[in-house]
Amino acid sequence: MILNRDFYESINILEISKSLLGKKLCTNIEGNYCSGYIVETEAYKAPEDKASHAYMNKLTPRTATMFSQAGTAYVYIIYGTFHLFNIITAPEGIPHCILIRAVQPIEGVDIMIGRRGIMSPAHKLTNGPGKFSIAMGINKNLNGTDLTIPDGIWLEEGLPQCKADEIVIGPRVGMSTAGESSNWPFRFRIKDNQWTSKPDKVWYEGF
DNA sequence: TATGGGATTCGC
DNA sequence: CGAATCCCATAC
Repeated sequence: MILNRDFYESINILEISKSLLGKKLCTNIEGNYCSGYIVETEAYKAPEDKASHAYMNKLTPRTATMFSQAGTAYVYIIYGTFHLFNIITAPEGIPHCILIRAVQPIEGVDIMIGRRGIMSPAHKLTNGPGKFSIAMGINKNLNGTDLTIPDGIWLEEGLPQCKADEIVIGPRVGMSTAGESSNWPFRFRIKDNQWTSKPDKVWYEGF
């Protein structure tokens, strides 16, 4: 079952970030189908979040996508090389977005290996936001597309909802210039999952 | 038009 | 730990 717009429209971005764990992310790029379970997310809660591109509702050509309706893909390029995939949430006009940081491959593994150009170790195939974008064929062409339509990129129901004690919460990665919001506990991972990205200081478990 | 930095990754 | 690599936002 594909996730419909209702799933993304909540104003409570932290709840959606947790609900996304275990959901199935699917891509069909030029006829190549891949899928994987989402195992790590980070919330970016503009306008008050200094770490967000849309801090203080800043509107530029790049951030315009963030003000779109819930269930829209926001893909941007970092370090000139890596395409990072985000999901727009909240009612249209509120620039909430959730960065997907890692997935656990399900289908199309051979395609992912081919795109990444590595065979082993297997968990390094998709354990980072730049890595799984390469593996699943995600690129800037998908920026602004509708995730509720099963073409290009979309989400399906996937695994049962993670229980609170199966989720690890901590500060976000790469916060060098975000001031106070650097320490916000906006990073969510499935506990003990081997496919999550690099470890970090853990603040809470079981909440 | 010119410049500086970045929600990363990989190799040394 | 440092380079790669280039888009984007900002300043001029």
